[in-house]
Amino acid sequence: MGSSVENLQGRRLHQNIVNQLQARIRQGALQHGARLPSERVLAEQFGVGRSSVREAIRFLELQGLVETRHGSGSFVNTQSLDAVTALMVLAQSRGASDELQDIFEMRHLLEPQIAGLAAQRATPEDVGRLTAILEEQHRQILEGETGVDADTEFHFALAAATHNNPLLKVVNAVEDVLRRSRDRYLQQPGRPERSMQSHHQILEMVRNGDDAGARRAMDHHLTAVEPAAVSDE
Amino acid sequence: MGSSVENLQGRRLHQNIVNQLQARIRQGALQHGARLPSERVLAEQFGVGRSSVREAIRFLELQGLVETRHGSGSFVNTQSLDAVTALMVLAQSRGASDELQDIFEMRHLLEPQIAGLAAQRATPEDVGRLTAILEEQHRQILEGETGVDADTEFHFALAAATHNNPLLKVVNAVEDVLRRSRDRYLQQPGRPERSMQSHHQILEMVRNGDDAGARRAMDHHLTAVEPAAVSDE
DNA sequence: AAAATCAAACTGGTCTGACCAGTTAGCCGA
DNA sequence: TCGGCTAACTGGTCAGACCAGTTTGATTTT
Repeated sequence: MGSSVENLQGRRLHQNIVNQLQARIRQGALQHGARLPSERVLAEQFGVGRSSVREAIRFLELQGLVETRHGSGSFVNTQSLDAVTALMVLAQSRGASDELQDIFEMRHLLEPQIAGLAAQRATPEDVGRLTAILEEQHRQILEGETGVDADTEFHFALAAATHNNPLLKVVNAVEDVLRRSRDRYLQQPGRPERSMQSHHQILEMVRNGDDAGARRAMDHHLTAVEPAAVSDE
Repeated sequence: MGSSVENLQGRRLHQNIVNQLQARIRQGALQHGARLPSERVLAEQFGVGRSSVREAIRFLELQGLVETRHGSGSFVNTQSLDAVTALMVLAQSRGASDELQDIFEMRHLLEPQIAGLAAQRATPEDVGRLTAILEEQHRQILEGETGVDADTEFHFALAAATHNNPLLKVVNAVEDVLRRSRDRYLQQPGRPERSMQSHHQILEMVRNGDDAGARRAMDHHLTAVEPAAVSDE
């Protein structure tokens, strides 16, 4: 069972342990509810100190993949919302691009609804934040950049304006996965400007509290973006 | 400078440190680019061991609020995308809204869309599976049970009929959270039967490939279930 | 005087071993 | 058979040591 951890390329030790455990979880070797070996045992298995194992477990715990109970152990949890989103991001970064289409679809289901909710609920602060993000996007585009980050942030801030935290988490994961494809999409000339214009329309609807309009505007925005971005590399 | 950390309510030590540092960042005492005091100094300031400080910093690092460089220190980063989202979530969670309610809301956004998608995509096998689940639910109700499991499974199977894996996982997490409240709801006399009837309507729409109808039926189903289930205990 | 050099004195990264604090399970006595 | 208690787990924390990069400034060299 060669699972010792070499300190390759100066990467932090615990990161390697995290990767190994994530892999075991993803592959089903550690299923939902399973208890991890104790910290002391893991340390011995990986040939590292206990502190490194602890940092790794803390990492997994923050991702929601593991739940630690003082005195009894650390247990795998693949069903919590946090875990699901973490695994989504993980699967994606492994190059499983079949799911990209699915995630786009999910976004298409979710975000128009979110825009509608946001239109009903956005506070002046929310609107202010969205406006600031659009200005930033504008600035970035003027400087010849694509404005991906501002683009991503806009969708995130819109979700935040629903004041629904679990929803925010899901959107965060979805947007995270889609950032790369979005970047590719925005490389095409004229795209960044058009994206920003759609954002403006959405924001206008939100500002007016027009939830049906916001839903429509977001739907239109996504439909315009969708097919081009899913192109394979 | 009274910033010692008491171990209140058995919370983990590092969590308190995280909170204090997050507060300093939020309030601007630690601005973008600032270097945190060294781990040894922080440990002394907070009156804890260095390992606890390290776990706290690891937490902040995962949130993207801090960037650690071996040999030189940990630096505040409030401009990365992750940091922005983390700060937003922080500001958000000051309101500490009811998570169950939020989950319900998310479900209400998501599931009608899912029903619609399922109506477009369900294979004969999917329909068969859904039918079997309804029969099982029928059987359980006849025996005087609430049929929660079959109820949950129906929603799950419907999501499966979209053939969208990430979507399925999210629904799984959501349904998992809601199972308890659903159980409570189904305790009320007459509810199990009514729930099953809505399911039948949804299935009928799916079988006919009527996506708009399926959306409507699910929306109706959820609206009927929603208020009662969120009642406090 | 300016530039290159190099050696402390920082910084985080890791290991060890100790002890505290919950949990679990099995043993033993009532 | 049923409590109750202990012993052997589990994670949580601490202290101190040492390794590994970085920074800095004094020293040497040009």
